[in-house]
Amino acid sequence: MPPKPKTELQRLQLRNTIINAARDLFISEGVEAVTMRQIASRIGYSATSIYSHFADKESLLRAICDTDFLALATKQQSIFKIADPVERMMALGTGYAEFALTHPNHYRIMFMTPHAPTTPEQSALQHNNPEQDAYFQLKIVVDEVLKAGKFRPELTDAELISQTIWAAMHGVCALQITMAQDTWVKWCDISARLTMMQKMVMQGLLKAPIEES
Amino acid sequence: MPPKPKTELQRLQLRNTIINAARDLFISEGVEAVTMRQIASRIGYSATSIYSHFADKESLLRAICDTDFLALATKQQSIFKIADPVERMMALGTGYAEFALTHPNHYRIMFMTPHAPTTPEQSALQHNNPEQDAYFQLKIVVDEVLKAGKFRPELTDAELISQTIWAAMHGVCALQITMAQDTWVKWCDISARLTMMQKMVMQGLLKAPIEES
DNA sequence: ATGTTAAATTAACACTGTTAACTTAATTTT
DNA sequence: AAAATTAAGTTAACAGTGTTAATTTAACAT
Repeated sequence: MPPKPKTELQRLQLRNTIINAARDLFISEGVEAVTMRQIASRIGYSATSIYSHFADKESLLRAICDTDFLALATKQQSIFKIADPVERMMALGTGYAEFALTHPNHYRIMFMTPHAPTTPEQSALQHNNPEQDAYFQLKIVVDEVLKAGKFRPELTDAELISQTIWAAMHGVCALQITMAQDTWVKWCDISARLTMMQKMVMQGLLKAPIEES
Repeated sequence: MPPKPKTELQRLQLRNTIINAARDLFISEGVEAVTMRQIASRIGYSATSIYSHFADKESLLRAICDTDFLALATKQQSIFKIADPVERMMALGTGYAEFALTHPNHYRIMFMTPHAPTTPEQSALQHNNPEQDAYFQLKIVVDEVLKAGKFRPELTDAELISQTIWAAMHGVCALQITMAQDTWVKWCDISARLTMMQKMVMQGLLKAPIEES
């Protein structure tokens, strides 16, 4: 098909079309199973044309991650309305797990696949901006709970607490995504495992026991 | 090179040579980066000869997993000497993390990569044999602690408890393996994260608070 | 009209897992 | 002892991958 010089906006639109097509395929088929030619044919272009927008498959993948980290942060942002810090902290965990389990292939790309360390200019996302950084959101809430004196007295490091909470939720989600179909283990219901983990985290971190939800 | 009819033993030896060469490469380079031709050339055979011992790359991978699940179970077996059930439970967690972090590529293959569900005959390992099944080992200990009445009263399901403990340790290890090099998060020391998680788990599950180790 | 240039395409490369066809040498059968 | 069979291993070949180079096409500027 014949080309026409394009405005910056049109370029960006095409870039986005590529990202969306690629994400659709990645999500439903898994990254490794999707080829550049498939992505291209879905949007009616040839494979090589992708390379004028992305250096390689990995770059494309990273661009997708970027938009999805933002999606997660945005979703979590809505939880910030909750007044009570402890409840908000729990809701963040629930929201995170929801995101992970409704977009498992997404989640795999974002949190279960090693990438080369992202240099700052590769990502348009801003660290420590609560609208774009879901980890920072968690840290804010943890800090709040910490200052409210609700954690056990020996717990003082907000970073360490945040990373432990994250790891706890990640553990349940990651195991579910990777191993749910494995018959070796007689898996309990995933929602039971999630609430169990959340209760354990709360019991483990907070001074006073938490009541039933 | 010219062939000679071989005894069953010789066949098994070659099979093992392949497994070991493949594992070495998988561990140091990561599964995707290793080609059948590389594996073959390392042991002085042509790539296609592997296919008379394994149906495909995935089968080879699965065979490696099998021997490594056994390795983990065997390592953990030594921990069973510890008399106190609670201490033994914690030691299982520590041992598990040790295994994960000293063999990260191993661990990725075993617990972080989705495989097609393993049919019984694909694996020579026996479920519910504590010498071969590390998950069962955990469940045994959890059951013991449960019967000793040391868990909080509302916790009654050994399976659910075991899966939660597993998820907790897996979360720390998996996040470390996937994201340690990521500069987005200012990661705390991995050993600090591990002991923090263990303390949280114990505080969260046990009736009485646990003293400092 | 005529270059110039960006967008897109086709051709081609090096490499992948895997299959098919072929060689070689030891064993079995005649 | 000679011929047939067979297993172990090889090389050749295939379909497909990500990616690069060479080439076309059409819109614009002069």
